[in-house]
Amino acid sequence: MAYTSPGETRKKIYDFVRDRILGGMPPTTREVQRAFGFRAVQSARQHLEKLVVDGKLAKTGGRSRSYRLPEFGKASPPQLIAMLGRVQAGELTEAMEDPPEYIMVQTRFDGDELFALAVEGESMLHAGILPGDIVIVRRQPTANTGDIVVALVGDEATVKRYRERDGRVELHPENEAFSPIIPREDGAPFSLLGKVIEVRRTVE
Amino acid sequence: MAYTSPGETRKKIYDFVRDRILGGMPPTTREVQRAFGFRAVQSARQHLEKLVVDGKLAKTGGRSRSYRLPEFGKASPPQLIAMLGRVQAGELTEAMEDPPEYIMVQTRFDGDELFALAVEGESMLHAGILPGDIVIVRRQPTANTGDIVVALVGDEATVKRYRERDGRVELHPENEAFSPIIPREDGAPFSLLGKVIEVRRTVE
DNA sequence: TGACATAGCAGACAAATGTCTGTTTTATGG
DNA sequence: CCATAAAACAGACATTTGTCTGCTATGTCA
Repeated sequence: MAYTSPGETRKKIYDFVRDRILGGMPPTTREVQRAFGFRAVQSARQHLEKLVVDGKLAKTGGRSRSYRLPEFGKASPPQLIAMLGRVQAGELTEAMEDPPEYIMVQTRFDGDELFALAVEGESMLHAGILPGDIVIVRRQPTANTGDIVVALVGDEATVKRYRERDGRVELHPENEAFSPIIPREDGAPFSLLGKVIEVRRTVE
Repeated sequence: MAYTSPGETRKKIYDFVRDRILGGMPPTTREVQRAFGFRAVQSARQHLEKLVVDGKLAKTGGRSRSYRLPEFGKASPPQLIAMLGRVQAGELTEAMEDPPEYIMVQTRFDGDELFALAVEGESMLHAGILPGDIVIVRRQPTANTGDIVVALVGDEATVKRYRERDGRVELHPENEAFSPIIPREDGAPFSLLGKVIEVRRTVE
């Protein structure tokens, strides 16, 4: 292969490896070699190891396809969480669909119990939460004023903004067309399911 | 290894492989063998190939670490995409942060080029897109009326609703406080970067 | 009990893969 | 031009890995 100016091929190799990692299949040393037409494995290996030393890439071990993007090593591992569905007898159950649906999330709160829920209704419109949005919820029994929470009011799971006033819990919609819920006064069975930590919406 | 009832070990192997795939490092045949204490490679291999036949797993090729999760319905292969940042000289560049950030997405559009972008400004407020939200964009040169798109107008990347009227392209905000952009008339260099396919917001 | 499918074992081979030592060629800056 | 660092090459070795053929052991069910 023709000699290139210092750093030129290195950059291309980095891009190549990065794309492969992003595509889900990190290359082997020899795949890099072939992709760049090197006649020696060491040519590819030298570049790869240099990229590791420079902090551009990380290597998880001496095994095959073990080059990774460095920040991904530090970041919390991806986690599959279940999509919950309708409410039945006061308990959230998994959605009816036969193949249970999972959502992949990466959260810094590792070890917390998470679940996902499809939002119904427009009561949180002004908070940028639309019907059909998926909220990712961290299960917790309490909340702070200002948190967006998922609560079980009667048989229905609702997304609302949590507020404590005069020692009373209030659940506020973010839409003038809806009224706040004050659990004790309304008399409906109430329980806090958790706090919304992420909102997702698939467009079209 | 002790003999187990039919399907029992198979299920455990599936869970093991699934977790490894989700963790970003699909196992080799022999890694499965060791993980389950098989004394023969073939034992692991038989289970793996059976899982492929049953449609529980997929294999992309005869190379190492090539077992994958089959595409089930809409959400399948986890994919890391890069967070793009500010605009420089008419081209979107990777964010300034030295270690570029990545986001994990699962899309039914496999093979498409995706990128992510942090939204600035409140021009799409009424579409439920707030400042700080992350939009995930599929790179494409054209769009249909009604699509939410990311376009390069001058030096700035903007999120707007795309509309064609009388053969003219219009970019509409979803907030009365902002005005539509009509590229040709405004004279600013214009190019369509892609279509927004998902919106994400981390709460708190 | 016996047939049959599944689970598991043994051993092997070719190719793929990570790694190594040493040499040659080229770009670059003084 | 020369010294130096980087780029590329050559050849090799030990493992790892995918794959194969043939065999034994066990659970299931009629």
